Amino acid sequence: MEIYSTLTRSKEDFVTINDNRVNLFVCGPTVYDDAHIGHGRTYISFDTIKRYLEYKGYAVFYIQNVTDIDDKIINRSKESGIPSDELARKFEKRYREDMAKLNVNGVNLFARATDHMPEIIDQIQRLIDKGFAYETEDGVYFEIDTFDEFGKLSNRNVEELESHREIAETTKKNHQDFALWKKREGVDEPTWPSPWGDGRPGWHIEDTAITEYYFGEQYDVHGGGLDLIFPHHEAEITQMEAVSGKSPMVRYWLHTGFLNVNGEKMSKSLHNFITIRELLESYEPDTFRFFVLSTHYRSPIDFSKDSLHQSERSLERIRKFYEQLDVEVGDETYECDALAPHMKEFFDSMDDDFNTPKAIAAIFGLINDTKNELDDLSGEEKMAIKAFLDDASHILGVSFESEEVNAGSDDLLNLISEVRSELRANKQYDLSDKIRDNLQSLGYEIND
RNA sequence: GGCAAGUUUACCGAGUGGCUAGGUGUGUGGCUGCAGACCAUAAUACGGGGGUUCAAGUCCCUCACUUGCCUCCA
Repeated sequence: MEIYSTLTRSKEDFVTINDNRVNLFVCGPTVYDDAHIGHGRTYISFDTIKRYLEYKGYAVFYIQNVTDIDDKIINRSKESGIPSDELARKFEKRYREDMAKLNVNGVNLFARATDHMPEIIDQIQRLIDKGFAYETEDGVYFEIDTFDEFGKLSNRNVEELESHREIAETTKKNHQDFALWKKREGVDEPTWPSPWGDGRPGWHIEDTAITEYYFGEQYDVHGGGLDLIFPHHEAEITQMEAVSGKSPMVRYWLHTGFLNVNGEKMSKSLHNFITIRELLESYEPDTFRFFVLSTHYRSPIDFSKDSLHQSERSLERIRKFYEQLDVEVGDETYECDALAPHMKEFFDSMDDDFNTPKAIAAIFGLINDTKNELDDLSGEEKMAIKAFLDDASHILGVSFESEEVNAGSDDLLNLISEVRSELRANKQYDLSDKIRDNLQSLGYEIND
């Protein structure tokens, strides 16, 4: 299996640190508002990656941090009058509800920043002790001049960055030095005691404190959105490798591409901000999930109603095919010659940096190859196909079961259907068509 | 200005030098009273210009354009 890592900008063989164990960390949300469909894209991608690793036999431990203390939360708290901890809990809860609806359920541990203050403070103290960080009157900062490799993930160097220096902030030695600890500024903000006085942690330190605590100094995979490469992930590498003296902190850096809306970046000022909740008012979660997986996780993806509709139709085709496999699958393994090449393509594609669009194409290849010969296949062959589709469905996290609208189960619908049949027999098509149209607008489909 | 990712047929979207990606949409035919669904079938490609090669969407150079990051951001 090969995985593309941002650090080396190339695909590399996937080799874990400890046998079949994979320690996976993904940057979670800052919980100050509802999650949007861009978050959805990212977390669906990593959920699918985790599902696939588990399918391959790895024991994956997936941690996501929850940033529940941050400027944005404090500001929102002041605006709304809701205490910041209450606000953070509320949106964390809503975030997890949204994820559950999208069938994103692979996270083993949600680690809140505020639950890891001792680890955060301890890591900062060690950075100071080792001479990588210094205290000023308003906080504790990492001194990037002490760490030569700052910039290796994002391909930047300090000199270039300095050309963008704005008005110097007085307490920092260097403009690029980033905060590890921010000292209290006012009375109405949440603080924690520390050796440097009351205050709160900087944004980057929570992640390395959490991963060091649960995974140790080095681990396998770190993921997040493309926009986190700089400065966030760069700072993480800097902190962790400085404190541990070991490199690399992470073997594989995975970054998801952005989700744009109608070709534009999603932003509040453009009024094209779509939350997961809003989306799910109009679309099935599986449709969105299938839409996301129809593009490679690293590529940008353009969200539009038209694209979502295409995904809806594509998924329908798979479901119709699946419905025709009128067999029950047991625990045995089954053989089917017609399936083999498509199954191979599916798994080869997934092995190639989780190429879900290609894997999905393999499913369609299977459908096109076998849809007309299903009656000629043996029960065992059909079971093989069904077992494969069940696996694929589970890996992708998208159900291939049709939404059951069973006319036969409902007496009233049966009656209407019978009346319509009589009308058709009598060639009263205007009336029968009216019934059909009305039933369709109610969400019922008629197959004559 | 620096860094990064892109530019594939109507649209979405894979493509690891030579063999049909796939989907959606559209056309045509079949089935239908009609429509849908379904079945069959067809068409439309690799941003421009150079180069390497027996052979390039795929490698190299160059130009153009798009997007993102460089400040919080999934």
